[in-house]
Amino acid sequence: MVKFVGLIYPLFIMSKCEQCIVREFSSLKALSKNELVHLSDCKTSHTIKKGEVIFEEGENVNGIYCIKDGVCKLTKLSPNGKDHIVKLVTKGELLGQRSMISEEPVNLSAVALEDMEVCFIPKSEVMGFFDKNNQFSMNVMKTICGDLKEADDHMVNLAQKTVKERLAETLLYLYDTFGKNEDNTLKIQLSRDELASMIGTATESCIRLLSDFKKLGLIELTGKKILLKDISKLKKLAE
Amino acid sequence: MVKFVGLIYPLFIMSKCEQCIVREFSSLKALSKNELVHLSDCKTSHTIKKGEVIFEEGENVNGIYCIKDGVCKLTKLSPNGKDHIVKLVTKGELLGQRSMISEEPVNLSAVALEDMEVCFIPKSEVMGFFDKNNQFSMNVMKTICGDLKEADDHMVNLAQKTVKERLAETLLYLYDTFGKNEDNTLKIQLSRDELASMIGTATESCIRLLSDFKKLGLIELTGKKILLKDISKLKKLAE
DNA sequence: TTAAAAATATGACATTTGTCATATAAATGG
DNA sequence: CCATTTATATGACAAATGTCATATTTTTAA
Repeated sequence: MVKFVGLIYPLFIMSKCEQCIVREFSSLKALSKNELVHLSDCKTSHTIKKGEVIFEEGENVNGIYCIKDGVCKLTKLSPNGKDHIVKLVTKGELLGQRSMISEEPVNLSAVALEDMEVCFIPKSEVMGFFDKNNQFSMNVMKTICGDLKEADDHMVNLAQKTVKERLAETLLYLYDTFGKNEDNTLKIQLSRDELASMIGTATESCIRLLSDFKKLGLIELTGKKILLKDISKLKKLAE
Repeated sequence: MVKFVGLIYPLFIMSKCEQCIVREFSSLKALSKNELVHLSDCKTSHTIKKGEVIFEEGENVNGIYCIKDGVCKLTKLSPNGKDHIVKLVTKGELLGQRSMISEEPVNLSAVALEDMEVCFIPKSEVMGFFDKNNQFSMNVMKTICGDLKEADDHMVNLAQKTVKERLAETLLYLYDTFGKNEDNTLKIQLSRDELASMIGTATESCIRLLSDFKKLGLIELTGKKILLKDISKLKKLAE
Protein backbone atom coordinates (compact mmCIF):
# COMPACT_ATOMS: atom_id res chain seq x y z
CA MET A 1 0.00 0.00 0.00
CA VAL A 2 2.79 2.37 0.91
CA LYS A 3 4.08 2.46 -2.64
CA PHE A 4 0.73 3.67 -3.89
CA VAL A 5 0.78 6.57 -1.49
CA GLY A 6 4.21 7.43 -2.79
CA LEU A 7 2.86 7.42 -6.30
CA ILE A 8 -0.37 9.27 -5.76
CA TYR A 9 0.78 12.00 -3.42
CA PRO A 10 3.12 13.83 -5.83
CA LEU A 11 0.45 13.80 -8.51
CA PHE A 12 -1.67 15.72 -6.12
CA ILE A 13 1.00 18.22 -5.17
CA MET A 14 2.03 18.99 -8.71
CA SER A 15 -1.56 19.12 -9.95
CA LYS A 16 -0.86 17.97 -13.49
CA CYS A 17 -2.47 20.10 -16.16
CA GLU A 18 -3.68 17.01 -18.05
CA GLN A 19 -5.93 16.26 -15.13
CA CYS A 20 -7.02 19.79 -14.42
CA ILE A 21 -10.66 20.19 -15.39
CA VAL A 22 -10.48 23.96 -15.29
CA ARG A 23 -8.40 24.16 -18.47
CA GLU A 24 -11.41 22.96 -20.45
CA PHE A 25 -13.00 26.36 -19.85
CA SER A 26 -10.21 28.48 -21.29
CA SER A 27 -8.16 28.78 -24.46
CA LEU A 28 -5.94 26.05 -23.00
CA LYS A 29 -8.48 23.45 -24.04
CA ALA A 30 -6.84 23.46 -27.46
CA LEU A 31 -3.58 22.05 -26.07
CA SER A 32 -2.54 18.52 -26.94
CA LYS A 33 -1.61 15.87 -24.40
CA ASN A 34 2.08 16.52 -25.09
CA GLU A 35 1.72 20.25 -24.72
CA LEU A 36 -0.09 19.75 -21.42
CA VAL A 37 2.63 17.50 -20.05
CA HIS A 38 5.18 20.12 -20.95
CA LEU A 39 3.01 22.81 -19.41
CA SER A 40 2.84 20.93 -16.11
CA ASP A 41 6.59 21.21 -15.79
CA CYS A 42 6.73 24.93 -16.56
CA LYS A 43 3.84 26.25 -14.56
CA THR A 44 3.95 27.23 -10.90
CA SER A 45 0.96 26.94 -8.57
CA HIS A 46 0.00 29.65 -6.09
CA THR A 47 -2.48 30.16 -3.31
CA ILE A 48 -3.79 33.70 -3.03
CA LYS A 49 -5.67 34.85 0.02
CA LYS A 50 -8.70 37.10 -0.19
CA GLY A 51 -7.60 40.69 -0.59
CA GLU A 52 -4.14 39.83 -1.86
CA VAL A 53 -2.81 41.37 -5.05
CA ILE A 54 -1.96 39.08 -7.97
CA PHE A 55 -0.43 41.86 -10.01
CA GLU A 56 -0.57 45.62 -10.03
CA GLU A 57 -1.19 48.15 -12.81
CA GLY A 58 2.12 49.02 -14.45
CA GLU A 59 3.90 45.81 -13.46
CA ASN A 60 5.60 43.56 -15.97
CA VAL A 61 3.90 40.19 -15.71
CA ASN A 62 5.90 37.83 -17.82
CA GLY A 63 3.24 35.27 -18.49
CA ILE A 64 -0.38 34.51 -17.82
CA TYR A 65 -2.34 33.22 -14.85
CA CYS A 66 -4.85 30.42 -15.11
CA ILE A 67 -7.50 30.65 -12.39
CA LYS A 68 -8.12 27.23 -10.90
CA ASP A 69 -10.43 28.50 -8.19
CA GLY A 70 -11.84 31.73 -6.82
CA VAL A 71 -12.73 35.13 -8.21
CA CYS A 72 -10.72 38.33 -8.56
CA LYS A 73 -11.41 41.89 -9.58
CA LEU A 74 -9.52 43.78 -12.28
CA THR A 75 -9.23 47.41 -11.28
CA LYS A 76 -7.84 50.58 -12.76
CA LEU A 77 -6.86 53.64 -10.81
CA SER A 78 -8.44 56.81 -12.16
CA PRO A 79 -6.68 60.19 -11.98
CA ASN A 80 -8.91 61.24 -9.06
CA GLY A 81 -7.45 58.44 -6.98
CA LYS A 82 -10.46 56.14 -7.01
CA ASP A 83 -10.32 52.58 -8.22
CA HIS A 84 -12.70 51.42 -10.87
CA ILE A 85 -13.55 47.74 -11.22
CA VAL A 86 -13.31 46.99 -14.92
CA LYS A 87 -14.15 43.30 -14.76
CA LEU A 88 -14.51 40.28 -12.50
CA VAL A 89 -12.61 37.17 -13.50
CA THR A 90 -13.34 33.71 -12.21
CA LYS A 91 -12.40 30.03 -12.22
CA GLY A 92 -11.47 28.77 -15.67
CA GLU A 93 -10.40 32.12 -17.09
CA LEU A 94 -6.96 33.44 -17.93
CA LEU A 95 -5.36 36.65 -16.69
CA GLY A 96 -2.73 38.82 -18.32
CA GLN A 97 -3.17 37.79 -21.94
CA ARG A 98 -3.60 41.31 -23.27
CA SER A 99 -0.47 42.60 -21.64
CA MET A 100 1.57 39.63 -22.82
CA ILE A 101 0.47 39.98 -26.42
CA SER A 102 0.93 43.75 -26.45
CA GLU A 103 4.33 43.30 -24.79
CA GLU A 104 3.41 46.03 -22.35
CA PRO A 105 3.03 46.28 -18.58
CA VAL A 106 -0.43 45.26 -17.39
CA ASN A 107 -2.96 48.11 -17.50
CA LEU A 108 -5.08 46.72 -14.68
CA SER A 109 -4.52 45.41 -11.17
CA ALA A 110 -5.82 41.99 -10.13
CA VAL A 111 -6.95 41.52 -6.52
CA ALA A 112 -8.51 38.37 -5.05
CA LEU A 113 -12.12 38.70 -3.87
CA GLU A 114 -11.94 35.23 -2.33
CA ASP A 115 -9.18 32.77 -1.58
CA MET A 116 -7.83 31.64 -4.93
CA GLU A 117 -5.80 28.91 -6.57
CA VAL A 118 -3.93 30.09 -9.64
CA CYS A 119 -1.22 28.72 -11.91
CA PHE A 120 1.36 30.93 -13.55
CA ILE A 121 2.50 30.04 -17.06
CA PRO A 122 5.63 31.83 -18.26
CA LYS A 123 5.47 33.87 -21.42
CA SER A 124 8.01 31.74 -23.30
CA GLU A 125 5.74 28.75 -22.89
CA VAL A 126 2.62 30.57 -24.08
CA MET A 127 4.40 32.08 -27.06
CA GLY A 128 5.45 28.57 -28.05
CA PHE A 129 1.80 27.54 -28.13
CA PHE A 130 1.02 30.58 -30.24
CA ASP A 131 3.58 29.52 -32.83
CA LYS A 132 2.66 25.88 -33.01
CA ASN A 133 -0.99 25.60 -32.12
CA ASN A 134 -3.30 27.61 -34.33
CA GLN A 135 -6.42 26.61 -32.45
CA PHE A 136 -4.93 27.95 -29.24
CA SER A 137 -4.15 31.31 -30.90
CA MET A 138 -7.65 31.44 -32.28
CA ASN A 139 -9.13 30.72 -28.85
CA VAL A 140 -7.12 33.50 -27.26
CA MET A 141 -8.14 35.88 -30.02
CA LYS A 142 -11.78 35.02 -29.55
CA THR A 143 -11.53 35.55 -25.82
CA ILE A 144 -9.99 38.96 -26.26
CA CYS A 145 -12.58 39.85 -28.89
CA GLY A 146 -15.26 38.85 -26.39
CA ASP A 147 -13.65 41.08 -23.77
CA LEU A 148 -13.62 43.95 -26.25
CA LYS A 149 -17.29 43.54 -27.04
CA GLU A 150 -18.10 43.44 -23.33
CA ALA A 151 -16.04 46.56 -22.81
CA ASP A 152 -17.94 48.38 -25.56
CA ASP A 153 -21.26 47.43 -24.00
CA HIS A 154 -20.06 48.46 -20.58
CA MET A 155 -18.87 51.79 -21.94
CA VAL A 156 -22.24 52.61 -23.45
CA ASN A 157 -23.97 51.68 -20.21
CA LEU A 158 -21.73 53.98 -18.22
CA ALA A 159 -22.29 56.77 -20.72
CA GLN A 160 -26.04 56.48 -21.09
CA LYS A 161 -27.63 54.76 -18.13
CA THR A 162 -28.43 56.20 -14.72
CA VAL A 163 -26.77 54.91 -11.58
CA LYS A 164 -30.01 53.20 -10.61
CA GLU A 165 -30.18 51.32 -13.89
CA ARG A 166 -26.56 50.33 -13.61
CA LEU A 167 -27.02 49.05 -10.07
CA ALA A 168 -30.00 46.91 -11.09
CA GLU A 169 -28.10 45.59 -14.06
CA THR A 170 -25.03 44.80 -11.99
CA LEU A 171 -27.01 42.91 -9.36
CA LEU A 172 -28.56 40.79 -12.10
CA TYR A 173 -25.16 40.24 -13.66
CA LEU A 174 -23.73 39.04 -10.35
CA TYR A 175 -26.68 36.72 -9.94
CA ASP A 176 -26.41 35.27 -13.44
CA THR A 177 -22.67 34.92 -13.42
CA PHE A 178 -21.86 33.76 -9.92
CA GLY A 179 -25.16 32.26 -8.78
CA LYS A 180 -26.69 32.09 -5.35
CA ASN A 181 -26.20 30.39 -1.99
CA GLU A 182 -28.70 27.96 -0.45
CA ASP A 183 -30.40 30.96 1.18
CA ASN A 184 -30.78 32.52 -2.29
CA THR A 185 -28.39 35.35 -1.55
CA LEU A 186 -25.75 36.32 -4.10
CA LYS A 187 -22.82 33.92 -3.89
CA ILE A 188 -20.25 36.59 -4.62
CA GLN A 189 -19.68 39.03 -1.80
CA LEU A 190 -18.72 42.56 -2.67
CA SER A 191 -18.42 45.43 -0.24
CA ARG A 192 -20.64 48.45 -0.90
CA ASP A 193 -17.46 50.22 -1.90
CA GLU A 194 -16.63 47.57 -4.49
CA LEU A 195 -20.16 47.52 -5.83
CA ALA A 196 -20.00 51.30 -6.17
CA SER A 197 -16.72 51.12 -8.04
CA MET A 198 -18.20 48.55 -10.43
CA ILE A 199 -21.12 50.76 -11.36
CA GLY A 200 -19.09 53.96 -11.27
CA THR A 201 -20.63 55.96 -8.47
CA ALA A 202 -19.96 57.18 -4.95
CA THR A 203 -20.20 54.61 -2.16
CA GLU A 204 -22.94 56.60 -0.44
CA SER A 205 -25.04 56.75 -3.61
CA CYS A 206 -24.71 53.01 -3.98
CA ILE A 207 -25.76 52.39 -0.37
CA ARG A 208 -28.67 54.78 -0.72
CA LEU A 209 -29.95 53.07 -3.85
CA LEU A 210 -29.63 49.65 -2.25
CA SER A 211 -31.79 50.99 0.59
CA ASP A 212 -34.29 52.27 -1.98
CA PHE A 213 -34.38 48.89 -3.72
CA LYS A 214 -34.99 47.28 -0.35
CA LYS A 215 -37.86 49.64 0.42
CA LEU A 216 -39.35 48.85 -2.99
CA GLY A 217 -39.19 45.15 -2.15
CA LEU A 218 -36.74 44.38 -4.96
CA ILE A 219 -33.98 43.06 -2.73
CA GLU A 220 -33.31 42.07 0.86
CA LEU A 221 -30.20 43.08 2.78
CA THR A 222 -28.79 41.04 5.66
CA GLY A 223 -25.36 42.34 6.56
CA LYS A 224 -23.22 41.97 3.46
CA LYS A 225 -25.63 39.47 1.97
CA ILE A 226 -27.88 40.56 -0.85
CA LEU A 227 -30.95 38.61 -1.89
CA LEU A 228 -32.72 39.39 -5.15
CA LYS A 229 -36.42 39.20 -4.33
CA ASP A 230 -38.02 40.47 -7.52
CA ILE A 231 -35.87 39.69 -10.51
CA SER A 232 -38.39 40.70 -13.15
CA LYS A 233 -38.85 44.14 -11.59
CA LEU A 234 -35.08 44.50 -11.38
CA LYS A 235 -34.88 43.66 -15.06
CA LYS A 236 -37.41 46.34 -15.87
CA LEU A 237 -35.42 48.83 -13.81
CA ALA A 238 -32.23 47.91 -15.65
CA GLU A 239 -34.12 48.61 -18.90
CA MET B 1 1.93 56.13 -76.64
CA VAL B 2 -1.58 54.82 -76.83
CA LYS B 3 -0.54 51.40 -75.54
CA PHE B 4 0.90 52.92 -72.39
CA VAL B 5 -2.36 54.60 -71.58
CA GLY B 6 -4.03 51.24 -71.97
CA LEU B 7 -1.55 49.74 -69.55
CA ILE B 8 -1.48 52.43 -66.91
CA TYR B 9 -5.12 53.30 -66.65
CA PRO B 10 -6.34 49.92 -65.30
CA LEU B 11 -3.59 49.97 -62.66
CA PHE B 12 -5.13 53.14 -61.38
CA ILE B 13 -8.67 51.87 -61.40
CA MET B 14 -7.87 48.64 -59.64
CA SER B 15 -5.60 50.36 -57.10
CA LYS B 16 -3.30 47.42 -56.52
CA CYS B 17 -2.66 46.59 -52.89
CA GLU B 18 1.08 46.23 -53.48
CA GLN B 19 1.19 49.92 -54.28
CA CYS B 20 -1.17 51.08 -51.59
CA ILE B 21 0.77 52.97 -48.95
CA VAL B 22 -2.05 52.79 -46.45
CA ARG B 23 -1.55 49.08 -45.84
CA GLU B 24 1.77 49.85 -44.12
CA PHE B 25 -0.22 51.29 -41.23
CA SER B 26 -2.32 48.23 -40.49
CA SER B 27 -1.87 44.54 -39.79
CA LEU B 28 -1.72 44.07 -43.55
CA LYS B 29 1.87 45.25 -43.53
CA ALA B 30 2.86 41.67 -42.72
CA LEU B 31 1.60 40.37 -46.06
CA SER B 32 4.08 39.15 -48.65
CA LYS B 33 4.22 40.36 -52.23
CA ASN B 34 2.37 37.25 -53.36
CA GLU B 35 -0.34 37.62 -50.76
CA LEU B 36 -0.81 41.24 -51.78
CA VAL B 37 -1.20 40.35 -55.44
CA HIS B 38 -3.81 37.81 -54.50
CA LEU B 39 -5.50 40.33 -52.23
CA SER B 40 -5.77 42.84 -55.10
CA ASP B 41 -7.92 40.38 -57.01
CA CYS B 42 -10.24 39.61 -54.10
CA LYS B 43 -10.85 43.04 -52.65
CA THR B 44 -13.47 45.49 -53.82
CA SER B 45 -13.06 49.27 -53.63
CA HIS B 46 -15.81 51.59 -52.47
CA THR B 47 -16.42 55.28 -52.19
CA ILE B 48 -18.49 56.29 -49.18
CA LYS B 49 -19.99 59.75 -48.89
CA LYS B 50 -20.07 61.68 -45.64
CA GLY B 51 -22.95 60.47 -43.52
CA GLU B 52 -23.31 57.13 -45.28
CA VAL B 53 -23.40 53.90 -43.33
CA ILE B 54 -20.65 51.33 -43.94
CA PHE B 55 -22.33 48.72 -41.78
CA GLU B 56 -24.93 48.66 -39.07
CA GLU B 57 -25.03 47.05 -35.63
CA GLY B 58 -26.37 43.52 -35.93
CA GLU B 59 -25.41 43.04 -39.57
CA ASN B 60 -23.31 40.17 -40.80
CA VAL B 61 -20.22 41.67 -42.37
CA ASN B 62 -18.40 38.85 -44.02
CA GLY B 63 -14.98 40.38 -44.11
CA ILE B 64 -13.06 43.48 -43.09
CA TYR B 65 -12.75 46.99 -44.44
CA CYS B 66 -9.43 48.69 -44.95
CA ILE B 67 -9.74 52.47 -44.74
CA LYS B 68 -7.77 54.08 -47.54
CA ASP B 69 -8.97 57.58 -46.82
CA GLY B 70 -11.34 59.44 -44.49
CA VAL B 71 -12.63 58.97 -40.96
CA CYS B 72 -15.68 57.19 -39.60
CA LYS B 73 -17.38 56.82 -36.25
CA LEU B 74 -18.23 53.53 -34.59
CA THR B 75 -21.48 53.89 -32.70
CA LYS B 76 -23.65 51.75 -30.51
CA LEU B 77 -27.30 52.29 -29.82
CA SER B 78 -28.13 52.34 -26.12
CA PRO B 79 -31.46 51.07 -24.76
CA ASN B 80 -32.67 54.65 -24.31
CA GLY B 81 -32.43 55.19 -28.04
CA LYS B 82 -29.37 57.42 -28.08
CA ASP B 83 -26.26 56.60 -30.04
CA HIS B 84 -22.93 56.50 -28.31
CA ILE B 85 -19.72 56.99 -30.25
CA VAL B 86 -17.39 54.26 -29.08
CA LYS B 87 -14.43 55.09 -31.29
CA LEU B 88 -13.26 57.05 -34.31
CA VAL B 89 -11.42 55.10 -36.98
CA THR B 90 -9.26 56.65 -39.65
CA LYS B 91 -7.07 56.11 -42.72
CA GLY B 92 -4.85 53.06 -42.38
CA GLU B 93 -7.02 51.21 -39.90
CA LEU B 94 -9.15 48.11 -40.37
CA LEU B 95 -12.83 47.72 -39.55
CA GLY B 96 -14.78 44.63 -38.58
CA GLN B 97 -11.96 42.45 -37.30
CA ARG B 98 -13.60 41.68 -33.97
CA SER B 99 -16.83 40.54 -35.49
CA MET B 100 -15.06 38.39 -38.06
CA ILE B 101 -12.94 36.63 -35.46
CA SER B 102 -15.83 36.14 -33.05
CA GLU B 103 -17.98 34.90 -35.95
CA GLU B 104 -20.75 37.18 -34.77
CA PRO B 105 -22.70 40.08 -36.26
CA VAL B 106 -20.94 43.42 -35.77
CA ASN B 107 -21.74 45.03 -32.41
CA LEU B 108 -21.19 48.57 -33.68
CA SER B 109 -22.33 50.66 -36.61
CA ALA B 110 -19.82 52.46 -38.83
CA VAL B 111 -20.78 55.82 -40.34
CA ALA B 112 -18.57 58.06 -42.45
CA LEU B 113 -17.71 61.45 -40.93
CA GLU B 114 -16.08 62.53 -44.18
CA ASP B 115 -16.01 61.18 -47.71
CA MET B 116 -14.12 57.91 -47.56
CA GLU B 117 -12.29 55.41 -49.70
CA VAL B 118 -12.43 51.88 -48.36
CA CYS B 119 -11.59 48.41 -49.61
CA PHE B 120 -13.54 45.35 -48.58
CA ILE B 121 -11.63 42.11 -48.07
CA PRO B 122 -13.77 38.97 -47.85
CA LYS B 123 -13.53 36.79 -44.80
CA SER B 124 -12.24 33.73 -46.66
CA GLU B 125 -9.24 35.73 -47.79
CA VAL B 126 -8.45 37.06 -44.31
CA MET B 127 -8.83 33.64 -42.72
CA GLY B 128 -6.31 32.33 -45.21
CA PHE B 129 -3.81 34.91 -44.01
CA PHE B 130 -4.52 33.88 -40.44
CA ASP B 131 -3.65 30.30 -41.23
CA LYS B 132 -0.53 30.93 -43.21
CA ASN B 133 0.94 34.17 -41.94
CA ASN B 134 1.75 34.19 -38.27
CA GLN B 135 2.98 37.75 -38.28
CA PHE B 136 -0.35 38.92 -39.68
CA SER B 137 -2.26 37.09 -36.93
CA MET B 138 0.02 38.60 -34.35
CA ASN B 139 -0.54 42.09 -35.77
CA VAL B 140 -4.29 41.67 -35.65
CA MET B 141 -4.10 40.39 -32.09
CA LYS B 142 -1.99 43.34 -31.04
CA THR B 143 -4.42 45.76 -32.63
CA ILE B 144 -7.35 44.24 -30.82
CA CYS B 145 -5.41 44.20 -27.57
CA GLY B 146 -4.72 47.90 -28.10
CA ASP B 147 -8.42 48.51 -28.66
CA LEU B 148 -9.21 46.64 -25.46
CA LYS B 149 -6.78 48.73 -23.46
CA GLU B 150 -8.25 51.90 -24.93
CA ALA B 151 -11.72 50.68 -24.08
CA ASP B 152 -10.69 50.06 -20.47
CA ASP B 153 -9.28 53.55 -20.19
CA HIS B 154 -12.35 55.05 -21.77
CA MET B 155 -14.58 53.12 -19.38
CA VAL B 156 -12.80 54.45 -16.33
CA ASN B 157 -13.01 57.98 -17.68
CA LEU B 158 -16.74 57.67 -18.21
CA ALA B 159 -17.18 56.22 -14.74
CA GLN B 160 -15.02 58.66 -12.82
CA LYS B 161 -14.59 61.93 -14.64
CA THR B 162 -17.01 64.81 -14.89
CA VAL B 163 -18.49 65.89 -18.21
CA LYS B 164 -16.25 68.95 -18.18
CA GLU B 165 -13.12 66.83 -17.77
CA ARG B 166 -14.25 64.47 -20.51
CA LEU B 167 -14.93 67.33 -22.89
CA ALA B 168 -11.50 68.83 -22.31
CA GLU B 169 -9.90 65.43 -22.77
CA THR B 170 -11.83 64.73 -25.95
CA LEU B 171 -10.91 68.06 -27.52
CA LEU B 172 -7.25 67.30 -26.82
CA TYR B 173 -7.65 63.81 -28.22
CA LEU B 174 -9.16 65.17 -31.43
CA TYR B 175 -6.32 67.64 -31.70
CA ASP B 176 -3.60 65.05 -31.12
CA THR B 177 -5.13 62.40 -33.34
CA PHE B 178 -6.47 64.34 -36.30
CA GLY B 179 -4.43 67.52 -36.19
CA LYS B 180 -5.33 71.06 -37.18
CA ASN B 181 -6.07 73.11 -40.27
CA GLU B 182 -3.93 76.08 -41.40
CA ASP B 183 -6.14 78.31 -39.24
CA ASN B 184 -5.30 76.09 -36.25
CA THR B 185 -8.85 74.78 -35.89
CA LEU B 186 -9.46 71.08 -35.34
CA LYS B 187 -9.23 69.25 -38.64
CA ILE B 188 -11.98 66.82 -37.78
CA GLN B 189 -15.45 68.29 -37.77
CA LEU B 190 -17.98 66.87 -35.38
CA SER B 191 -21.43 68.25 -34.73
CA ARG B 192 -22.22 69.24 -31.15
CA ASP B 193 -24.46 66.23 -31.11
CA GLU B 194 -21.62 63.91 -32.10
CA LEU B 195 -19.24 65.50 -29.64
CA ALA B 196 -21.84 64.98 -26.92
CA SER B 197 -22.29 61.36 -27.84
CA MET B 198 -18.53 60.83 -27.66
CA ILE B 199 -18.26 62.19 -24.15
CA GLY B 200 -21.55 60.68 -23.04
CA THR B 201 -23.71 63.66 -22.20
CA ALA B 202 -26.71 65.61 -23.46
CA THR B 203 -26.19 67.82 -26.49
CA GLU B 204 -27.22 70.92 -24.53
CA SER B 205 -24.72 70.18 -21.77
CA CYS B 206 -22.00 69.81 -24.34
CA ILE B 207 -22.90 73.11 -26.02
CA ARG B 208 -23.08 74.85 -22.65
CA LEU B 209 -19.65 73.62 -21.62
CA LEU B 210 -18.17 74.66 -24.95
CA SER B 211 -19.56 78.13 -24.29
CA ASP B 212 -17.99 78.05 -20.81
CA PHE B 213 -14.64 77.02 -22.28
CA LYS B 214 -14.93 79.89 -24.73
CA LYS B 215 -15.67 82.39 -21.96
CA LEU B 216 -12.66 81.07 -20.06
CA GLY B 217 -10.49 81.68 -23.12
CA LEU B 218 -9.65 78.01 -23.56
CA ILE B 219 -11.14 77.67 -27.02
CA GLU B 220 -12.59 79.76 -29.83
CA LEU B 221 -15.76 78.85 -31.70
CA THR B 222 -16.42 79.94 -35.28
CA GLY B 223 -19.41 78.10 -36.63
CA LYS B 224 -18.59 74.41 -36.49
CA LYS B 225 -14.89 75.17 -36.21
CA ILE B 226 -13.18 74.74 -32.88
CA LEU B 227 -9.81 76.27 -32.10
CA LEU B 228 -7.87 75.20 -29.03
CA LYS B 229 -6.42 78.42 -27.63
CA ASP B 230 -4.93 77.27 -24.35
CA ILE B 231 -3.85 73.67 -24.54
CA SER B 232 -2.03 73.58 -21.23
CA LYS B 233 -5.08 74.87 -19.36
CA LEU B 234 -7.22 72.32 -21.18
CA LYS B 235 -4.82 69.63 -20.06
CA LYS B 236 -5.14 70.77 -16.48
CA LEU B 237 -8.92 70.71 -16.80
CA ALA B 238 -8.82 67.18 -18.20
CA GLU B 239 -6.73 66.19 -15.12
C1' DT C 1 -13.51 40.04 25.43
C1' DT C 2 -13.05 44.53 24.44
C1' DA C 3 -11.38 48.70 22.34
C1' DA C 4 -10.35 50.50 17.98
C1' DA C 5 -10.98 50.55 13.25
C1' DA C 6 -13.61 49.85 9.27
C1' DA C 7 -17.95 49.35 6.89
C1' DT C 8 -22.67 50.53 6.42
C1' DA C 9 -26.39 53.76 6.76
C1' DT C 10 -28.77 58.16 6.58
C1' DG C 11 -29.58 63.22 6.64
C1' DA C 12 -28.60 67.78 4.78
C1' DC C 13 -27.04 70.21 1.33
C1' DA C 14 -24.25 71.62 -2.86
C1' DT C 15 -23.15 70.66 -7.43
C1' DT C 16 -23.66 68.61 -11.70
C1' DT C 17 -26.30 67.25 -15.29
C1' DG C 18 -30.60 66.58 -17.89
C1' DT C 19 -34.97 68.31 -19.83
C1' DC C 20 -37.98 71.38 -21.88
C1' DA C 21 -38.87 75.75 -23.94
C1' DT C 22 -37.47 79.02 -26.97
C1' DA C 23 -34.40 81.99 -29.68
C1' DT C 24 -31.04 82.50 -33.16
C1' DA C 25 -27.99 80.97 -36.77
C1' DA C 26 -26.70 77.98 -40.44
C1' DA C 27 -27.53 74.64 -43.98
C1' DT C 28 -30.45 72.69 -47.47
C1' DG C 29 -33.50 72.03 -51.31
C1' DG C 30 -36.54 73.73 -54.50
C1' DC D 1 -33.11 83.51 -53.73
C1' DC D 2 -36.19 82.27 -50.18
C1' DA D 3 -38.60 79.06 -47.24
C1' DT D 4 -37.95 75.25 -44.50
C1' DT D 5 -35.45 72.35 -41.94
C1' DT D 6 -31.69 71.47 -38.95
C1' DA D 7 -28.05 72.83 -35.79
C1' DT D 8 -26.48 75.80 -32.25
C1' DA D 9 -27.25 78.51 -28.22
C1' DT D 10 -29.21 79.90 -23.80
C1' DG D 11 -32.51 80.34 -19.89
C1' DA D 12 -35.24 78.18 -16.31
C1' DC D 13 -36.01 74.57 -13.78
C1' DA D 14 -36.05 69.61 -12.21
C1' DA D 15 -33.73 65.50 -11.24
C1' DA D 16 -29.71 62.90 -10.29
C1' DT D 17 -25.59 62.48 -8.02
C1' DG D 18 -21.72 63.81 -5.03
C1' DT D 19 -19.92 65.52 -0.60
C1' DC D 20 -19.64 66.10 4.14
C1' DA D 21 -21.21 65.15 8.69
C1' DT D 22 -22.57 61.88 11.77
C1' DA D 23 -24.73 57.70 13.66
C1' DT D 24 -24.83 52.85 13.84
C1' DT D 25 -23.27 48.34 12.98
C1' DT D 26 -19.76 44.99 11.96
C1' DT D 27 -15.12 43.45 11.80
C1' DT D 28 -10.54 43.20 13.43
C1' DA D 29 -6.82 42.73 16.31
C1' DA D 30 -4.66 43.16 20.70
